Amino acid sequence: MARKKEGLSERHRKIMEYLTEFIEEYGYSPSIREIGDAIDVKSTSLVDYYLNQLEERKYISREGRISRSIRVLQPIRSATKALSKQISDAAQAVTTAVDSIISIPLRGRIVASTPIPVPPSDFNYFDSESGVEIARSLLPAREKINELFALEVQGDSMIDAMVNDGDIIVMRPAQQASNGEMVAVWLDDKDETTLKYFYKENNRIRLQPANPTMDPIYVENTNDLRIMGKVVMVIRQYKNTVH
Amino acid sequence: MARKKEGLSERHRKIMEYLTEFIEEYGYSPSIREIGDAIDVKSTSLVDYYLNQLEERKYISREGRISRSIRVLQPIRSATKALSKQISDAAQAVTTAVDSIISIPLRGRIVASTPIPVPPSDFNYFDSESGVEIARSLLPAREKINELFALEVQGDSMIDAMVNDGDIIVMRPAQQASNGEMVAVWLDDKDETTLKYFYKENNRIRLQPANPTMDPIYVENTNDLRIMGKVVMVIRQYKNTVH
DNA sequence: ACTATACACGAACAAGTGTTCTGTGTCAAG
DNA sequence: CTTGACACAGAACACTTGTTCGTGTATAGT
Repeated sequence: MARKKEGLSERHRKIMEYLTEFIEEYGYSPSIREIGDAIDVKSTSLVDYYLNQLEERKYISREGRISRSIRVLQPIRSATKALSKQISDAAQAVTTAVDSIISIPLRGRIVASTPIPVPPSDFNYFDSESGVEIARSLLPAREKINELFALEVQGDSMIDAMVNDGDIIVMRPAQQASNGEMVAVWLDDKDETTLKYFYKENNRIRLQPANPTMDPIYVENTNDLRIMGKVVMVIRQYKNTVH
Repeated sequence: MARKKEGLSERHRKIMEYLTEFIEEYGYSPSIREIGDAIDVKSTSLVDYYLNQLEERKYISREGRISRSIRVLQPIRSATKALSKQISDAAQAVTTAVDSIISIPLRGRIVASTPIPVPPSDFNYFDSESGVEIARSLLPAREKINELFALEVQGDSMIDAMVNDGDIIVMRPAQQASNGEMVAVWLDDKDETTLKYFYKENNRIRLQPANPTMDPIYVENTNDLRIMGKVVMVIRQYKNTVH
């Protein structure tokens, strides 16, 4: 039947979606390798291949040899996405009149003895809880702000992470981490949540406390550990200054 | 042309203009060299120099090491150009932003071994340094925001206050404190700055570390201790989230 | 006169990034 | 079965782009 012409494949669609979201969020387009990562394609050449097709079909345009020069010409509409996007847009518009401030939903408390209430990957949870307002300039500029959520720390069990009772931690959901990142992990054998710096070593994982005077934990079996998210920020407020 | 302070120079203005026009036109931001050509600057380093100034003053934001990642935050109004839409947008942004977000000047670093650079009560020190932007909703409602200043913690010497290297602490100058407040004090006999909870007891002052596992310090003679300010907030950022 | 600071150039460097080439496997048409 | 279009990986390459460093100049303040 030799058709290929008309329909965009799933890949094409995912690229377009990623493109629009990325540009919306950061104001500039992703690199080829970033696109590859996002749509799970290993080689830059293949991304280029798809990009050329999209360009040929006038979905995007790009400038030869210029970095991050992709423009979206025809916004693609996946019915579901469009809706959720509008909702989150609206939410964002309401809570943050300006782009310079964002409101991060406060999802609950984080306690050592129970798993943290990670939002379902279906985010868009936007709702009744209170939010923590943070200037965007305080966050890494690339941060995907609509994934972020905040938790209030309960109890003193995380002092080895330099985190105190009442502190607020801002995190981003994640299942994996890179070396050196501060993550919230659930340890199966200890039955607890903890905050540690993450380091993958040869056949084990080292969890290093932020407090330099304390010793690391080693986890030999990857299955004994579940990464719940990466810590983006910690905020401690001293309210009592009003007297 | 010897000028430095607040006002943007002609160069700054030209850069902002070029930036907004370019982005408007192409949908992505120009490279440093392109900016240099446009404003007649021969060296990339000088463009970088101006760009850093603009970033510090929150006119733009950009991503380290990422090509063409400049975003315009505050549209500049060149009397001639001013696009009417941008004006009203900007006007609105300014008015709403101004009271929901405040910029706290970053005065320097706080090190255990030296007194903190408390601003002279002559506040009007106003900037040239960079600021830490914080949503007003995170501060106690009665806080006198124009007295606040921020310091970046240097070194691990304050881990007993649950404060780490690189943390940012927001404080308000003060010479006295009430019980239970977190203060920055200079200890004459030890020759160091430290952060502790303040408690006045019968004939002495108890300085209690935030870390509940550590022991307090007692100061018998009030003159051996100088309160530099009250801690309002501590912020810890984890930058390394490069996905 | 001396110093500190802001402004400026240019070159070298390193990282980011797009392009190209070679090779592999799949699948449907001939 | 063979062929050829297609989807894909990987690596090498080359160009683009941001960063850093050494140097120089002018001006203001001491």
